[in-house]
Amino acid sequence: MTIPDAPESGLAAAATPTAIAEWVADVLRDRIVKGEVPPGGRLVERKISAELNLSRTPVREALKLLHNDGLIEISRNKGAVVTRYDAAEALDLFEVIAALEGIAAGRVAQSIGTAELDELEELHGRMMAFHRTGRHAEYFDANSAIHDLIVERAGNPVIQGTHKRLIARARRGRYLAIMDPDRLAQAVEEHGLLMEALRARDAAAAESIWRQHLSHTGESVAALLGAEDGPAAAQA
Amino acid sequence: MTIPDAPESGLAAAATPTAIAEWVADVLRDRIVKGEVPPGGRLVERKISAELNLSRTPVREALKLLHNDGLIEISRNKGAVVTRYDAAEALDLFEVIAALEGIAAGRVAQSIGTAELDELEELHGRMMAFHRTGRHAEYFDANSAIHDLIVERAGNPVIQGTHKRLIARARRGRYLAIMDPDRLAQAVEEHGLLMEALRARDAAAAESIWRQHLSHTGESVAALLGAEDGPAAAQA
DNA sequence: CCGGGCAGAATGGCATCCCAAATTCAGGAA
DNA sequence: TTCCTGAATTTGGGATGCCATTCTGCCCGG
Repeated sequence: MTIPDAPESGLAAAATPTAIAEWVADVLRDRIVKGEVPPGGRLVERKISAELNLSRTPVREALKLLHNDGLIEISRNKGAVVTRYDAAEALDLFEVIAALEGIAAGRVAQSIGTAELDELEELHGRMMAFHRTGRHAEYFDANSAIHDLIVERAGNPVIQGTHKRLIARARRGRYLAIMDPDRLAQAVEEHGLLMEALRARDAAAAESIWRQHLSHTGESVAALLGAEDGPAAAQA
Repeated sequence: MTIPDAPESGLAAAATPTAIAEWVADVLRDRIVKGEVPPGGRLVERKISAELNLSRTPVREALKLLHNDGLIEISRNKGAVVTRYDAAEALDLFEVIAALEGIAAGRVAQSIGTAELDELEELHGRMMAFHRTGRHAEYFDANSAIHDLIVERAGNPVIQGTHKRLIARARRGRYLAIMDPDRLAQAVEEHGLLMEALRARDAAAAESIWRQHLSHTGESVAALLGAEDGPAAAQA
């Protein structure tokens, strides 16, 4: 099963106070996002601590972290259970994410300087290049980087924190986000529109465009989830 | 110092798995909100567990809860420290809260039935009555109830959960929310406008009105915080 | 009088043990 | 065969002890 890396290896252990718990949370989160632990699957404290050679304490803490990310439910005597992720959930999540990123885009348009705009232009250009050459993985990374940068540059820590939490949940559907060409083209166009709004410092337009962009993404993800949730809900 | 009520008293102890930790969190949250523990004040695990006659485990858990509510920062060897709450923080918080409640209001307007509308009308009427008779405490409660009901009725658990978390932080300034008469009148008017939009099932209007309403509230709170943050930051 | 360093205290993180509740499963009665 | 019962197992919550780190304050040298 190959544990990614021991928590004490390297020297990152002392970085944060609860570095170990966070490392455990990362490991488990990864398994959940990648579907190694399916929805409904159980995460038992004692099993995990044995596997990772740790005591239950940090594992327990990690499970709490995942719980408040909304990834698991913790029930007594049953272990933590991975929550479902279906079309309705995706729509609910992206409705909020759309609002958050929309605000962020508006704020960025309002206060952006030439340096920040250049940074975004550069990132946008790179993304477009990846798009044209069909490098989907790189396209996707650049895309995510743009979204994250906008949220960061909005300068509202509350938005950033909330966004991070929700994205962690929403990313669960990402591995199946092989969007259809139509949606991809639409997304690219929407990114272009945002850049225009940013260049024009048009906050209202930026907010509106970006919020719609995220709404569309949500609908797209929901459609994919709905499609494969319908026939077969259970899996190995 | 009078501990509100022992966690094992009554029988609510077995309600939730982590009932004790949540009770501890409530106690501490209350102290923070009421300012008994000022920003920068320290919350030491061992002190609290001694005071509450508990072991450190649930106290520790409670502190994590407060941490992800954004009320405290936890640092090694220094205890948990109450985070600051100033005008900028309030504006950041209410920017997001405004967006969330705005969406919620829009969704409610979209899908509201006569029964739900009646419930809101009744609550609104009661709030107006309290307003006219100058019963500020009851007015405030009814007001909060309306806000919560709208968020709940929007039917999006993500909105509800996110809102709850942020409100916990925003409420820190509430004890000083003795708003000036002008703002009060404006707030009342905005509530009236929302009811109109709901009656008309006008989602766009409801969203816009409610988002602005919350923005104004945020600005009002920020003004109060800014005013008293200036001269004297420290207190007993 | 002031600054550096050392010893003790303070403090959160981790490990470990015990407990209560719930789940599970075997065995027996109908 | 089916269903009920009860005992063993499973599992998370709580208590306690130890450890590493850091903070505090005192003492000594300059």
